[in-house]
Amino acid sequence: MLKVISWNVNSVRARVDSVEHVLKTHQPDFLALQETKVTDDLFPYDQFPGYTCHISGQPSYNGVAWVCKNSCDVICRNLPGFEEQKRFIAIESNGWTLINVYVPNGGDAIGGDKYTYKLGWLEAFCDQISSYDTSKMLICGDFNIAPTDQDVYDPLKWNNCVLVSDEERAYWQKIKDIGLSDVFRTIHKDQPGFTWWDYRGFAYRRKHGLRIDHFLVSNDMIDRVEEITVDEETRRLDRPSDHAPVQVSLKL
DNA sequence: ATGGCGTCCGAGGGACGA
Repeated sequence: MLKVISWNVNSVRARVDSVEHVLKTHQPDFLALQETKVTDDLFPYDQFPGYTCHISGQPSYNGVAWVCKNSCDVICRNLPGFEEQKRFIAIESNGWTLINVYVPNGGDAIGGDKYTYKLGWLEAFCDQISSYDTSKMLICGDFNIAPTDQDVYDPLKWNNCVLVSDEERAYWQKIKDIGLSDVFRTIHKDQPGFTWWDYRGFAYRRKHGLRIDHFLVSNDMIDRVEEITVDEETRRLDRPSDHAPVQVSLKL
């Protein structure tokens, strides 16, 4: 069994206790963190006994990490052409290519500079993924894309907003067209599966969420998935991240 | 219509997130 968790922690240093709790509770083989918001030298390596951390970090913003129980090799710590923002780290283990991403948010306006940056990043991401062997691949992370209106608590309110635009959703499709399946939506046809709730306005309590944190696996590997769940308990802890961890179990 | 909350950096409040 291979157990992988993906979690946008919104600062790994502010969430050390919660990360420990997640590791103890679920005992994953691999934990993918996004928005670690810390340089590599200040990463709390020593706080997660039994796990080795592979980092791609920067000051204040972004940052991704693989926290690994098993040994693995780091393949790539940057998306080519977008090295200034640390949003991509790929490793290999047991014949699997495991990719952890933090897709740019895209700002608050369709057509704005941050939105354009996001689309460019997604284009480069598709090229990078296509350059690997995609037959035994798992990609997880914060994609900042809600693939369909089912993944949005109030689609009318979110109409024409960043995270749900046609262009972003077209990139989601383009990623899947490389030969990957949306794990959550394949297993759970009806659940919303929200993974993010705004800190503001009691959004979690009111179930005002989005499904933007995803797992993709190679089409030929989808039958190996035992389960995928959103760990809302961790979202209910004191001082939570605004994202919940998502966990997948699959047969090796 | 706007801000609403949380984190970082660094010493006050702006940048950023989604």
